[in-house]
Amino acid sequence: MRRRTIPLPDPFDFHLTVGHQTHFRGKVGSDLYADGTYYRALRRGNDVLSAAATPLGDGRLEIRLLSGDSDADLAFVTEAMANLLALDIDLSGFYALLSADPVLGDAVGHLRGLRPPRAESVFEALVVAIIGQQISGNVALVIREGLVETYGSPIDADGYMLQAFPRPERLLDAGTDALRAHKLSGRKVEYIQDTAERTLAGELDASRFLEMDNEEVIAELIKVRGIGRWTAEWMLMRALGRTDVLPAGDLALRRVVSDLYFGGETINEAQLAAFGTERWSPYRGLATTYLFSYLRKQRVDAGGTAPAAPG
DNA sequence: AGCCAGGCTCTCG
DNA sequence: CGAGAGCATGGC
Repeated sequence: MRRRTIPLPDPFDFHLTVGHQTHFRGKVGSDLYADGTYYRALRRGNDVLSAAATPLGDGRLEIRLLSGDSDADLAFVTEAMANLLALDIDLSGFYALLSADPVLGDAVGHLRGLRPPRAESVFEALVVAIIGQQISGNVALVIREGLVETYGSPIDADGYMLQAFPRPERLLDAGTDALRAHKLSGRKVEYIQDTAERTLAGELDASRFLEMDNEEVIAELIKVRGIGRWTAEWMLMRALGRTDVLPAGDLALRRVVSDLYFGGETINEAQLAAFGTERWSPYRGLATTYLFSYLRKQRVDAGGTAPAAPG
């Protein structure tokens, strides 16, 4: 088996980061957290690969290529896993912010080392976000699991059966009725189909967005039917790794900020946007990730039978 | 049982 | 313009 060891940045908390990625449920979509290892099914062109990442405890991360057969595949999955785990991000400025913002520091200071994990592609991030529009996190996870199980590309990973995220062609071939049978609303089926078609046309390639600032990307994305500001912002964080994005329209985020800073008084999107800009720039996206992790932990601690939320 | 859930579009006034 | 209805479904 081919393997490679890479240095880990400091701070890095593997359990928090992979747990966040998998909603502390073990398997979610194409991600699996088991045996102290992060497993993931990946696409490299038309090939499907599987990989594992395990911290060695000495400041290094071991990457194993589980399915795939070349040094090029190993190099590919090594870079992909490092990207999924956001190893490139410098968290020091955000931690300085936590010291300057005691409310945020008290709420999420214990999450030190959490990195904002990513999706594999713009398409995956957009489809997952569209599924999650308006509905509860649990429902969104159920729908996402169904799509990945049915239309993903299966591959073995150390005895676990994983599924690479469905390709746009596959979701288009499935047809409207089949997608609706997966508990998607008729509108969301249209949104996903439009997103898939534009992905195949090359309109949504990550490479197109790399040189654009956040607002330019948002302006481009909301041309797609079904993609509004919230969905575009989610993609910026989840696929492009932008760390200064604030999805101020997000209901759960508005509520947690309301609870922490405004004594429970409800705030609207504009109020949250202004507050976040003043208080958290240029780390608004990191604050968002940490607050969602804080919410998830609250739900887990509350002892729900299904602790989770998407994202 | 009903109402809400990490939005978005379309329709009206 | 801003406000409101409709969407689908699992969970409380």
